[in-house]
Amino acid sequence: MRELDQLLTKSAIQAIKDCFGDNVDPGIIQFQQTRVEFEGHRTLVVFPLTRISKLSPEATGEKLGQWLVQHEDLIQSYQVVKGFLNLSVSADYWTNQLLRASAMNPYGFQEPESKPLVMVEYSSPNTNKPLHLGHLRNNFLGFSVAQILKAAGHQVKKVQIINDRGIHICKSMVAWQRFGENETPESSGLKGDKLVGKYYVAFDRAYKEEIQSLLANGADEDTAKKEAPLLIAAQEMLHQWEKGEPAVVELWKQMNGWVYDGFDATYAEMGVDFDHLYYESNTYLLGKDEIARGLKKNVFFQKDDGSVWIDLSEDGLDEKLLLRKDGTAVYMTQDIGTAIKRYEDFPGLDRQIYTVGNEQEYHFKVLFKILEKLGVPGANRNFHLSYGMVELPEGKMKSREGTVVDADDLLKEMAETAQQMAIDLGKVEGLDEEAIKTLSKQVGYGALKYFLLKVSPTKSMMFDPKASIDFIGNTGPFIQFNFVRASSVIRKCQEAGITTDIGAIDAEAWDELELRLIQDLLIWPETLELAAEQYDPSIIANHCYEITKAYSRWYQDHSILKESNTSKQHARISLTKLFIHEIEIAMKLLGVEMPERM
RNA sequence: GGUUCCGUAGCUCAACUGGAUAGAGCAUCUGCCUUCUAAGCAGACGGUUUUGGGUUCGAGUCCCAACGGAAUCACCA
Repeated sequence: MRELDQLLTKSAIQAIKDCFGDNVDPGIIQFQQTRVEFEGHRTLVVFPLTRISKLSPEATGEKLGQWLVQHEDLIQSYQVVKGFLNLSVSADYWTNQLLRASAMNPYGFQEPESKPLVMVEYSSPNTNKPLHLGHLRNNFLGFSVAQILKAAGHQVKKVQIINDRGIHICKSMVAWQRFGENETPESSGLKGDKLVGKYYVAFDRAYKEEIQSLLANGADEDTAKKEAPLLIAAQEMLHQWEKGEPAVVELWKQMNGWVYDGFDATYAEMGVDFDHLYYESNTYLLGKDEIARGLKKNVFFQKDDGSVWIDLSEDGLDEKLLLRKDGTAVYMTQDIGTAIKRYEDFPGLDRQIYTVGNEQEYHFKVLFKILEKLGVPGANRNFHLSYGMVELPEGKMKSREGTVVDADDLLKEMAETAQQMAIDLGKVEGLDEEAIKTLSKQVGYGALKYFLLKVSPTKSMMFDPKASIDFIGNTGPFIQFNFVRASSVIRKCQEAGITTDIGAIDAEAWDELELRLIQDLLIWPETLELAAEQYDPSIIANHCYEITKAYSRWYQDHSILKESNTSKQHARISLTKLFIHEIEIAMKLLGVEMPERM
């Protein structure tokens, strides 16, 4: 489509020169898709040209239209509506483009690894509790963006940093020691992450009881919170861990091991994976050297008490602490160290994309600014893939109030709903149990992924657990259904001995609706490019819905098997095949699989 | 209070980055299965794009102000 617009722009410039005698800047030529209610395919916006033509918009369009039809073979006819010149492009052109697109596999993808290496970080969970709905949005987003960047020609590394150390995991450890009675995933039948999460909750409950009794004994709230024996025990455990106390490290390894088994199972269900893992226990000491170096270069400064800071007030940000007065690291210190380490780990790394909630926008602004000031090349290309919170009708998810939507539970529920629906609709006849399970997951998970990815990442979104996710309308299953239906037609053609390898198409065979549909399909390469540039899977989701809706409408009254005119039949087969191909590769970028039947 | 993001149909979201009469889905009504899969299609209903100014041929989109919501402004991670 861009190619077409470039051709048309060239012609338009020539037309303006011939008609009005002026050379114009290509920037003023503006093409867009003609709205469906009007005749034509591409529309030239003529308002900006009236200054040159010194005519009314209508007269300007009229003149240019005449010139273009006369001099440009591509253009068959034109219509002027107000300040818009609608051009009808020849069916030959669309036919050729369709054939060209069909010959590419996958259509619209750039040469693999033709663009620089980028790193996409996502998930990055704490190891003290199971994954929840927020993680689902995070993982699907990050994974999808990684896929999109790959398709756009980038070399991509998918990573996560596992927050495996700190007071939070120590809380679970303390509680397990106190109340666990050596319970294991095996003995309890609980998934490892669920088991550890259970003790995190147990800690919190016991901790609160301790506070209550301290308060009852006359302590004030602050001291009660700080001096509850359980909290002291957890802090002590963290110290011992940092000293490398073998028993503590052993317990820590064991409990984290359980959590990893649990996470791995969830990731496998979600269909996401990673190329490389970072552990906070390995990276939390990083960054101090960088602080020292920055101090020498006067990027940072030291206060009288010995703490190290950076002053970003000139950049519209505040002063930010980088090293405590006792010389220990803060979160930012680690992140600086880890970011720099990654450039070392992956030579040629062009940029890092961090999939992290929008509550950390300020943090990443500061981080990128610091990296820039430290002289890290390309630091300003790094990107915080910031996404909005998933909100429940009653507000935010709060673990204390038990409103957290568990990832495993939701996935399971989606598959079950999909299965029930398939049974109700009579779609499972002749399928064995294994096939029903596969189908239910494809459809149920597809619905969930599409639901979470179709809204722009930056927006916070609403999720109502009671009103379950739809399977009809603008949904993943709607798209899957049309894929399946179209695939089935092609299969039946083959069974009937109708050739589905279309080498040539008669341009006369198309009707206007079909030329529209071809156009919609041909925007794909630019859609993909845009999604990659903006790190935004929702652009792809919306495209999938648009073409599917258009195809579904067309499908309704354009039969293929019963079409007696062979050139029409061939044309429709080629159109259907491109649709199938495009929808499959596009949805795959969202992590959504296509079922064989449904 | 400062900064950032957001406010579009009863609900959930779009709008090709300034273009034509602001579009979909859900919900509510009406039609369409003897016809390649009805998880579908066609139609109806639903809007002063929070409000008020401004910029221009043209504003949901850009600027200013107000109102409302969210995040952040930690020697937490």
